[in-house]
Amino acid sequence: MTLQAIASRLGVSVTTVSRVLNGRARQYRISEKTEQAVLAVADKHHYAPNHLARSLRINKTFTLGLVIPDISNPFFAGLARHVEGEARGVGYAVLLCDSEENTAIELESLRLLQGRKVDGIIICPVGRRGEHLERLYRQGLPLVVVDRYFPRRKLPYVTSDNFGGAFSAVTYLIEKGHRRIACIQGIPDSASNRDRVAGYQKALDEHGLLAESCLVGDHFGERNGYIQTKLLLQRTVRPTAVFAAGNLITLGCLQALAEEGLRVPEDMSIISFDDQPYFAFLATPLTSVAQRYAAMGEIAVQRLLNQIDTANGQAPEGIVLPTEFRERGSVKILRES
Amino acid sequence: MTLQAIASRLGVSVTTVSRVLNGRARQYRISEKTEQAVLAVADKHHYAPNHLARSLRINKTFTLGLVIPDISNPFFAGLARHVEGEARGVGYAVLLCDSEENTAIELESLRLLQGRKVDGIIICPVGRRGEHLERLYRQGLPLVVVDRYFPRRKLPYVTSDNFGGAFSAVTYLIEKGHRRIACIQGIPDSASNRDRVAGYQKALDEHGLLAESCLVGDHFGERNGYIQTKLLLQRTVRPTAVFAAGNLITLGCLQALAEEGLRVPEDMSIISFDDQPYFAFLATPLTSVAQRYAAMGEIAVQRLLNQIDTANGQAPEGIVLPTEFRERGSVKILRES
DNA sequence: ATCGAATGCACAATCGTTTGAGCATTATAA
DNA sequence: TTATAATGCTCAAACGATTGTGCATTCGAT
Repeated sequence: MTLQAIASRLGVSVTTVSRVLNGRARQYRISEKTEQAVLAVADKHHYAPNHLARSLRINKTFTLGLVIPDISNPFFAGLARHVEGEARGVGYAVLLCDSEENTAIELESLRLLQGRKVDGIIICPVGRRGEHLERLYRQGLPLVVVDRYFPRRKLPYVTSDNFGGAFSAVTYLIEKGHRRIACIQGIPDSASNRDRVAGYQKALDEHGLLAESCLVGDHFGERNGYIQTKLLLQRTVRPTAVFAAGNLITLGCLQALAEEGLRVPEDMSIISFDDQPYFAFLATPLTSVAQRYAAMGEIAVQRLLNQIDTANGQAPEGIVLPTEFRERGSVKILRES
Repeated sequence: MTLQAIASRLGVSVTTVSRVLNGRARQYRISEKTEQAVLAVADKHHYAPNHLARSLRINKTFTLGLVIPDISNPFFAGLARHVEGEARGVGYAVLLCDSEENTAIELESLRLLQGRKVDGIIICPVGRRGEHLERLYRQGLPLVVVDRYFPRRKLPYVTSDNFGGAFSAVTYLIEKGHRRIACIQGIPDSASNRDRVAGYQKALDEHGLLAESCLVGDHFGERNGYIQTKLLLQRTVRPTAVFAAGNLITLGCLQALAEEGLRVPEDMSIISFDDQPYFAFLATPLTSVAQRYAAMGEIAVQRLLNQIDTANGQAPEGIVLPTEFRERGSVKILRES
């Protein structure tokens, strides 16, 4: 069912039908009678406008692109949920791209989204270089970077207080008497990871423990957590605590500990950056640093829509959301300070 | 950058440019010289075809719709990941819609996807009635139903062996000596839930325990698991085991048990339908019925592409994937049989 | 020299909308 | 009666691609 079809069925012009269906009948002086006739035929045949044609003509697709590194990571899934929900609420659809933590796929995805003329893109980028994103942004493509940002790039972003969250977590460990605290990091090239690591190091430094720093790992996946924990356990001097920079790292770490027959927190303390609902029900309820998923997703969409609606008027500032420290039972108290 | 722009820069026609860029230069006898010139200009200016215009013309969008009830449920997130990956591999993009387990939103999403002229839809439907889906399918819209299907509808689907998985799980409980086995179900209207419940009842029946049947709950969310467990615990005669019909139900159940100070499996045994990576690391590693995410997603996409490419030639059969019983430690042995 | 084929490209319609401008016809005012 | 205004619509271009058909020109063969 097209405008054409309705028009010829009624003996009126396509223009008239279009105007009626866009609610501009009054404005263009279409008679009440014609209007009703059009509406009747339209919903009798369940007319639905061809969005492609419409988008082509008005140069707007009401579609957003969402590029994330791994939708099966609960963090990104949670984010995606709120992004989609918020977008749908204001009449936008979401094209989902999973970059698999792979720069090439990310680039490919961005091209795909551009080709499909999305009105804007929300992206959790992979890689150290935000050059391509800044170029897109400068070219006028509305863009919001989420979670992982680029400090030196002029790009709007929204992220958690990674530094602060990590800092308070590690400070907590130190206050509980831990000295040898390992950090299993995620992707070194990502800002969120760098900030978490910086928070870790700052906390150590403030207590004169920087020499004890033990930074390992290179990925946010479960596998990295597993391998690095295994390696840590082989050291002659084992750490007494692990600060895991992401929820999947934590999971892999737990797996390795379980395999080695070690208990949390008796044999090893853990704090996880990024909380998950199930953390409270693990063998040992995990102490963690929680992020604000909902706020993150909603703010990202809002900022994107702002750019879309106001033709890029605002400065590309960053927004940093507070984290919440959730004390549970995965940290052994060596010595109360 | 449009075909027009390239064409006028070179003084050739749009047709010629189009043909060159589609690799049909030879076929339409474009000279080597012209071809090279076009290619040079095109990639100097990073020409990317306007997908909207192209889709409108060729009546194909290379885009799939994916409708799921809750992307933050790890089951659906896992599914989404494989669907997206498989789709991307063959040049398709994915429009994501989260129906929030809400029929109205599902309908709205389907309309949105149709309006955007997706080439096909993969959907985990909500609701008891698949009428609207069958109508779409009959109208020629390529469609694959995943996880939740409609027994009487002529619709292609792919799902897990919900009955078999549930049956073996509950049989296992019975063999371990349990008699009062509660089942916290998900959405009663969904086929996957019905089959799980049927498997539960069949297992009870085979051991003459149908009278002991205790079926509660009405949603796949965490909240339902929590509430129903709380209610179960208030009964004068408590069940000794719970069969939870989904991973979030299990989570809510654990939360309630923890709050009541009950331990798994000493005070209550649990088996979860749908396994999650973290299940192995819970306070008590959870015995569960695992589903094949990857296979499910990939098969769904393959079947959809088949429909798209072969103009709906095949019968709308269902595919049922086997489940895997993972015995861990959440079932107390009351009496070995 | 002439005919047929091969070569190299352009025309114009089409997909389904939106939209500024314009054109009859009728009603109102002077 | 005549100019003016209001009413109710239509025309046609445009968005950016794809595609069947057609039209010169050149080439080779006879």
